[in-house]
Amino acid sequence: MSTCKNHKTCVNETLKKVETICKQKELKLTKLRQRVLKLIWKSHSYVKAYDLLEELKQIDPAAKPPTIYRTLDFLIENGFIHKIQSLNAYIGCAHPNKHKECYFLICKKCQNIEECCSEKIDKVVTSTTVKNNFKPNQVTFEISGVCQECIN
Amino acid sequence: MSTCKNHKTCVNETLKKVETICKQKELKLTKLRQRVLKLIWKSHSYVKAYDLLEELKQIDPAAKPPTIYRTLDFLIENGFIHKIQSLNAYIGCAHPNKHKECYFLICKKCQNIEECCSEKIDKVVTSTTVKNNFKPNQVTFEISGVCQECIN
DNA sequence: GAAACAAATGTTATATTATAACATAATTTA
DNA sequence: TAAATTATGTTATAATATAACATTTGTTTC
Repeated sequence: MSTCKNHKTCVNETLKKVETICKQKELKLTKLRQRVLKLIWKSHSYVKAYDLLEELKQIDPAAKPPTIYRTLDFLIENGFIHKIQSLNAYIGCAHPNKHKECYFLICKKCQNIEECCSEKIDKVVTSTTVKNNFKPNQVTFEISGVCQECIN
Repeated sequence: MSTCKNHKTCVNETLKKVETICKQKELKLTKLRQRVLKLIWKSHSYVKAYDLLEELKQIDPAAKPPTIYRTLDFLIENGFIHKIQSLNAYIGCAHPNKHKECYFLICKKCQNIEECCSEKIDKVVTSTTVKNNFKPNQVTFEISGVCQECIN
């Protein structure tokens, strides 16, 4: 299930946002990076790196694993996509502007992933890390199960 | 850094607990499974599957990847160990009795992992899944960073 | 106890995910 | 323009994990 009304618009808006951010931060959104980002945004569900590679090969037959992984690295580092650790998969970031702790609701049936942010989670992370004197750097928070639409 | 005072005692107690649970639940804690569990408990930091395999080979030279992965599956399914998704690694469960949502504080410097449980996290998970009409099945919550001891 | 079945382990092969290392091209900076 | 940096190309291989089928061990039933 897509979580948007018009996916074309949805993708375009996201790509524009990313472009803007790249200009602001002087990041190079090269042709390759744009292509890969578009491929990732094809759906609201996740993509596997090698599936992405196959798709990229349609446009760029010389593409090889490092092509994909390097591009994924760039996109992750700059908050344009996320890696879903429990699936070894990648997904576009729903709000590439404001970045806080996010978590993911992963439906095992329809493969859709809902990216959520909540202050509560921020607070839990903060309070537990403070309590443990722990300096957090990266938070992985993934809940897999069955979504509303697939529940019956 | 170990999180116990006397690691030998710590391991033995854990293994006893696991034994007890297996008896209660009529699970077969075979020689192989015991061995692997012991190897995992060698330290409070995490182990990689293939490192574990190498160690197991010292005792059981015929061991092969499926040997390890099947045993890991058994141990995970029954809550005796956890998989750390963001590291593709495995770690003994600190409290193989009571099972709620846990999270992990992973120190990138000393490799130690602190397993924590908190009602707050339970509540956050519950409230967000309820809000989203999502039926959760498995929660991955991992915070990587720098621990108290390594902070300076 | 033997036959039938189930569970665990053994074994071979291979799939999947990811990176190292070095070469070349494109872009930026001095 | 030369030098340096960044991005991409390319080859090879490392690291992680599973499928599929054979054998052994344990359990249940007769």
